[in-house]
Amino acid sequence: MGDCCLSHNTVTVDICLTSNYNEHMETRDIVSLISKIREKVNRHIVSEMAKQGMEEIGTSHGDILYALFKTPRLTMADISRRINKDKSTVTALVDKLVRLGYLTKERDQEDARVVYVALTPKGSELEPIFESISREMLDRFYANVTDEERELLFGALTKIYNNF
Amino acid sequence: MGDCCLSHNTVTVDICLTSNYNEHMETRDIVSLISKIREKVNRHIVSEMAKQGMEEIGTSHGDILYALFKTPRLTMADISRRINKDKSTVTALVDKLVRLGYLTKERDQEDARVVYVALTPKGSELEPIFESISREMLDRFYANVTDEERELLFGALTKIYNNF
DNA sequence: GAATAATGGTTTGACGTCAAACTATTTGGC
DNA sequence: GCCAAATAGTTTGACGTCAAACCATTATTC
Repeated sequence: MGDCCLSHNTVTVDICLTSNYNEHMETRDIVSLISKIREKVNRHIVSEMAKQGMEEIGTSHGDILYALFKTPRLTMADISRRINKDKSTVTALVDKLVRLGYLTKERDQEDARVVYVALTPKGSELEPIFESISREMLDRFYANVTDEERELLFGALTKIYNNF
Repeated sequence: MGDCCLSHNTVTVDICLTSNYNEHMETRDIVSLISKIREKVNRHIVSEMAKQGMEEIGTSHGDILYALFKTPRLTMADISRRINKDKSTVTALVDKLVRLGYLTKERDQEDARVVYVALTPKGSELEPIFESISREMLDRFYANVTDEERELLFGALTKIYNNF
């Protein structure tokens, strides 16, 4: 009783549709835990980015920049696939990064439909900052988590991911 | 190489700031796995709700209804706390549910600042539907996951949650 | 080779979300 | 008792997000 979502191994199974339910500061079920961890991680990253001077961008912009650190020229569709966001969303996100001077857009010469996105020098300068933020975040994330736990976590989460 | 975020136990630590990075259909790190699971679960729930006639509402509305199934009268601030959303967000969400006929709002007589939210009969009718959707979702979620994994998952995720 | 389909991006409209400013009540200190 | 601080909700403005409609260009098909 008082649980969110699932009373393990008991008769009663409480209802919790979505992933954000919170009962007196306890986090009783995995679904909502997942949701809340994601939220905390995102907030943490945004605040770290703001500290480093990236006040105006959010995690999705970060995903795009990160993708371009790894692959310096991507089409809009590429980005959409990589960051798991609708193409119209990507249009908005990339346009903002262009406006801020981090990216450039350029139409392909062979196929006039496709647009290539690339980093500007100002955009490239962000890479080390991203790296340090990422490292700090991962250190914090995995603090107190043993390698065994990490492996099991990854395995179990992969299973769950594939259940949907 | 080609990893997102973390190459376990190796020298290179790839960068992945946010939680939605996707590399050729693989899900290589826990942070992005978490984010994607959350997304899939949410989509699944919304689509199940739509199937059951709840076309117009999303998971956050579901959280509010769920909270009211458990506690039939809540203030706006209660709801905000329970579903982890800003109070202004709650105003919008509750107003929509009122507009759809699922909830009522009523000012407290003793303290004219507070507003009580409660289910209408039409709202109460949703409870069994929610219960079945929730059960189905949890069955799917935990399919192939052993009790041990579940426990370890919960423990590890709790640790991670508390790291932020 | 012209009509049709497919593809890549953008636009538009709706919505959830937050933060900040605001309103209206209550509570506390003096 | 009155003024200041606290509290409960709402409003407003900005933004990320998606889906659907749309526009351009390239591929197909006959």
